[in-house]
Amino acid sequence: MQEPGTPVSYDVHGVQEKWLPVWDQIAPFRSGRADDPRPKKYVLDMFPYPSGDLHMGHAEAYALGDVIARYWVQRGFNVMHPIAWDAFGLPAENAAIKRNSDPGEWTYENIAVQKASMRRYACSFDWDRTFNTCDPEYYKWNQWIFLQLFKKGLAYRKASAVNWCPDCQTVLANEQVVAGACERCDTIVTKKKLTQWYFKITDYADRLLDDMQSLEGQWPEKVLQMQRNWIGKSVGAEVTFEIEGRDKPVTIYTTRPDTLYGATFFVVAADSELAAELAGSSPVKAEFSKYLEEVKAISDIERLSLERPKTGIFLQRYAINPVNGEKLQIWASDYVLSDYGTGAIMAVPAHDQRDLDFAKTMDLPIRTVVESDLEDPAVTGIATPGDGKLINSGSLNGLSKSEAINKIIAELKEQKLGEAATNYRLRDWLISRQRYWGTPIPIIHCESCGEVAVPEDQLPVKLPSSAGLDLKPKGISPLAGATDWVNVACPQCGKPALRDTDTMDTFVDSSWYFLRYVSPKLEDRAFDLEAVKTWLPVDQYVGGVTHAILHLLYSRFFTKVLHDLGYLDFTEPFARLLNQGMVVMDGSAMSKSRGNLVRLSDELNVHGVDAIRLTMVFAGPPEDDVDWSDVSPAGSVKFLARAWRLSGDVTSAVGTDPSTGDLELRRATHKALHDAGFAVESFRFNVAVARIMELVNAARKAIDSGPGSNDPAVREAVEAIAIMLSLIAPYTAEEMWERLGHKPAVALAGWPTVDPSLVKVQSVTCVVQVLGKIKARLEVDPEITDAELEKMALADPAMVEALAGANIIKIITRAPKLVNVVTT
RNA sequence: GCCCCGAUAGCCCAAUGGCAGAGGCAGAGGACUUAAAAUCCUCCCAGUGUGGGUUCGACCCCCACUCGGGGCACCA
Repeated sequence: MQEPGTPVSYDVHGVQEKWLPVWDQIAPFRSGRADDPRPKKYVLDMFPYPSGDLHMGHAEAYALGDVIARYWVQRGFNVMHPIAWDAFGLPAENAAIKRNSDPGEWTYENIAVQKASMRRYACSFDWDRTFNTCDPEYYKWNQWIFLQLFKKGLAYRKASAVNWCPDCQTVLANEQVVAGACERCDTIVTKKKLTQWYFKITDYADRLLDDMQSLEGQWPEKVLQMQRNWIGKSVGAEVTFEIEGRDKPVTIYTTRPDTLYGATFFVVAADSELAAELAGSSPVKAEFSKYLEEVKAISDIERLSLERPKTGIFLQRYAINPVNGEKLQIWASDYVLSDYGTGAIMAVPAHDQRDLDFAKTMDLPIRTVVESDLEDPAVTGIATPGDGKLINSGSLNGLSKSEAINKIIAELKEQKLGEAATNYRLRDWLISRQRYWGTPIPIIHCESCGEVAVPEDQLPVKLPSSAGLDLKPKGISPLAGATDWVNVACPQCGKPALRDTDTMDTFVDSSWYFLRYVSPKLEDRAFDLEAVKTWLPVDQYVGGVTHAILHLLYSRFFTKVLHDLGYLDFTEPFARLLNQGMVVMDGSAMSKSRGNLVRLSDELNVHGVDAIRLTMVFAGPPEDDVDWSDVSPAGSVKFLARAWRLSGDVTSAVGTDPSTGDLELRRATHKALHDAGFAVESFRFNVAVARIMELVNAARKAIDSGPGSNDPAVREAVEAIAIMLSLIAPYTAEEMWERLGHKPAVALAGWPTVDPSLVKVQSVTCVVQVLGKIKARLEVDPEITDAELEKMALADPAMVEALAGANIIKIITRAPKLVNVVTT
């Protein structure tokens, strides 16, 4: 039982119940009223996939995003901080198959659960701007964008060997294959020859690469690096080789045209058409077919193994080296990839390790054409890849690598035998999926007209009801079973035609959702052009590094395409990016199977929302992983209660002028406001928390053993604490604000103006050293000059003693912090 | 194999090239209490992964290495 008169203890759950309905009323984070005079800022969290309730990862990401959004609101900005749901995708479909129900049912249930959790988690989202990508009102615009790309020739269909997940029974983009396995289910990915839709992202490879310069310093270097890697630009030359007994020559790609004289054989990708053709008229045709079968049977996993010995087959055909007329054996091998460059290479074993391995295995000649200090590759088995003087290379002899490259390219060009060329690792984006729960591709296949775009006024092409459809994966889209839906009249000739039955990769949905927020309910356009001009590009994007390549690259691509189509006046969607780390447990990622799963709902029930948010923010730098076994949510509760108690101790009246208050505490308050603000702006949220903690300690001390609870400076300090805490612990902050005599919402109280004269340091401790060893400390004015300081230091008794009889060579003075005397 | 990031107290983490410690966790002691919890106060603990270098001065810059994490990888 509480004794009457004893202070009530801080009730973490009570404050949540108390303030939620009040905030619903005030809606402090509604953005974008036309008459809002505040400057604008767009703070964006990556939207969630509604796979269930929110988990610890969401809790971290949204806590960090919220600090940023709430900070800018306090700083007087009109912040748009929206949320929506990335609601198409396989988990819903798999759940529907299991439960024999509709994927939408499962999806919307989860969205409702997540939405309620976000509200309770006190995310400062603008709830007027939500949408779900699985709503026809949204995916209509996926289809519209698809059609714009189609018209521009940026969406096209081609047949090729694609990544196929036997478990998901659908194709995958290159980006969704991780180490030869399906990103989602870890099944080994196989190859399958299919006709599929692609977006021509390769047309934008150079711009995707070059425009990253403008993101330098604004995005994590790691992400930029990963994108550069993924695009994989390489500069070299294409060289044409005549083939004996073939009319047309063959072009190869090389980054080292300078080593052309070192080519001793020629290799074509085993699975290329060229290989089949060359083998077709050679005596080894049967042998080649057998080899090709073997190659196809090898999974990507095996291909990735570095130890695997080189294999191949001599096709009994010859290529002619254009620079010296040498006959080069043509081999077929799987170490040359059919879909990179031209699928054929000149092999220079002395200076390329892979070629050397092959030459050693097949006993082919090796000729050194670049001089080096290293031992002969033919002997050591180690290729010499570096720079050096060219030898055995005709007109190139004596030149350096770069000189030789320039010269040979010029010579080849003159003789129309080759030219400079660029290649990319990036492939076009395969967007077809053979599954139900996605955006239907708005194309009609007509026997006479071919691929016909669904007229824009007929959008959206709505998904047919899943009732009666077999959603089980079987390699063709479930939509093919919706007979009534599939059979339509051709929009061009009116003859019977068929709808495309594939759905789009869900990464299409997320490649432009940040544009939809500006006008989420707009019916006749994907986004309002004026509103886009107002809000975009996104000022601050927050999300996990897991999307460093896929989502961010695709979004950048879409932005550039929409820019080129005249809809956007910018070319990069996200001005600044913050990647938060993961929440792990005992050093490893949480998972049910590992038995180290921490449930967010449990943590919230025990410690309350504020303490969990604080724990996430305080754990360390945001980009580092949070190990839940290293942090102390209980400690966070203690701190919040400590801060809360301060609000009950303030005895001065609301509106008390702080200027007559205790100077020391006032300085601490203004320093904290200054430093915490700076820390937030530089994403050092953990440091910002530390500054708040310091001020809490200082206020406690002032009340207990300083000027006392009635000092105006105490009120000023505690109000500042409430406002700073409102970024991180909104319930506690609101409760403090009320106890201090204010009306809600503290979120809109505004960041107090920092008084520069209070932040200015009054005196500085100057360290006085001899040979780097501290001999004395001086309290000096921060404005002191070097000369004054030096004089003061040398006059100090300790220095006089230390320097007695010493030979002074030099005095280094860095006012106001240091004097260092160098002696012999 | 190539590229990127990191290493500071028992633990998580701070420190414009200038006194290694802001904050927290854990621990110890004390005050309050009949007692405990809660609260408040005080204290303990490293010389910055290793080896060099630059500098009057290095956690910070440079080189080499060790360990840990991540990305790319038969891309010619």
